[in-house]
Amino acid sequence: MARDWDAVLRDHGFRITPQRQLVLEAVNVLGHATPEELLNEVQKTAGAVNLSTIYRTLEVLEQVGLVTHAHIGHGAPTYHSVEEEAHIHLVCDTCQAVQSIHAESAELFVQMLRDKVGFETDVAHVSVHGQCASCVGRQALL
Amino acid sequence: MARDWDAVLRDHGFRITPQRQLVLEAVNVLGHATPEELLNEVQKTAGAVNLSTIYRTLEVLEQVGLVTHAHIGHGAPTYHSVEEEAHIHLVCDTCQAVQSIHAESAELFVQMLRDKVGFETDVAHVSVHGQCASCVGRQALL
DNA sequence: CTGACTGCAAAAGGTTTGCAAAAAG
DNA sequence: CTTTTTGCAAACCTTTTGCAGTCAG
Repeated sequence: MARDWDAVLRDHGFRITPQRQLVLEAVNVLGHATPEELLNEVQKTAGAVNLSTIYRTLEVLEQVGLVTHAHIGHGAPTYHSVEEEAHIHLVCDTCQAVQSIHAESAELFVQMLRDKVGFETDVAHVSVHGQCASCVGRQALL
Repeated sequence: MARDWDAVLRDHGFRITPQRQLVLEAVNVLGHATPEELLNEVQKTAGAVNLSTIYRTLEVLEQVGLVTHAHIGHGAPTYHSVEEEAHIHLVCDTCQAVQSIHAESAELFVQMLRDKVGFETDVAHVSVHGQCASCVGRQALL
């Protein structure tokens, strides 16, 4: 799995550095993570790595297609491995819980956007806000 | 249309203030607007209004259901009138353009989320990231 | 009058940038 | 050896908060 990430970078004219390797590993390990969380993870191994390096590295990794990010809440974005199965985030605006559903569930929707307006959806990057089942239930009682 | 917004506020135990009226009007006039843009609009009439008041006011207006917000790009959220027709934002991650589609287009998708996981989608608050038709076309040439 | 609301200034995230030193190829 | 990349510190932008004065009810 962690095969040719270095080739991908090199092919795009980027250099291979320990920082880039560590950030990529951290993204893979954490699954969903903010830049700050990635920093913490990376610093377990290399304490001297700086937050700005995390940001610059994520930008590069995303550019070459090794990671993606999504905006989940109001705060920091979260980064995902592209090796992970594509998924869509359902964000509960009441309790802030985030649940993921398989990207295929949105197959029809994505197809509709393509047919109707020629829009190519980045499934991993879709945030659906609303209320989760438990909050809907809780509210029904009032 | 600008009927009983004051009654709505009062019913929720909030007071009626010029600032609240102005912010609500600004949201209705601008359609899509960030807090900063709303401040500018409001200050055309009342120059002394403060940005923090905009934020606090939007929080109140949203709480009572007079406005909604969505996260469009990486930056500031944009606020919408609830009188506006519900729509979904398609955000192009390449050229940053934002296009809106009618909420009904997502009817099936919303229904699927309700059936499958009991999630009640806030349609106005959904951001779909990806590439718009023109950027897809442009990229195909390379 | 009394509590809610506002303006102001300061603090608190989160992200970006300039620059000199360090490292990759 | 040349160019990219990094660490550090400072700047930046957006949003939040504490507080004292003001205003709505």
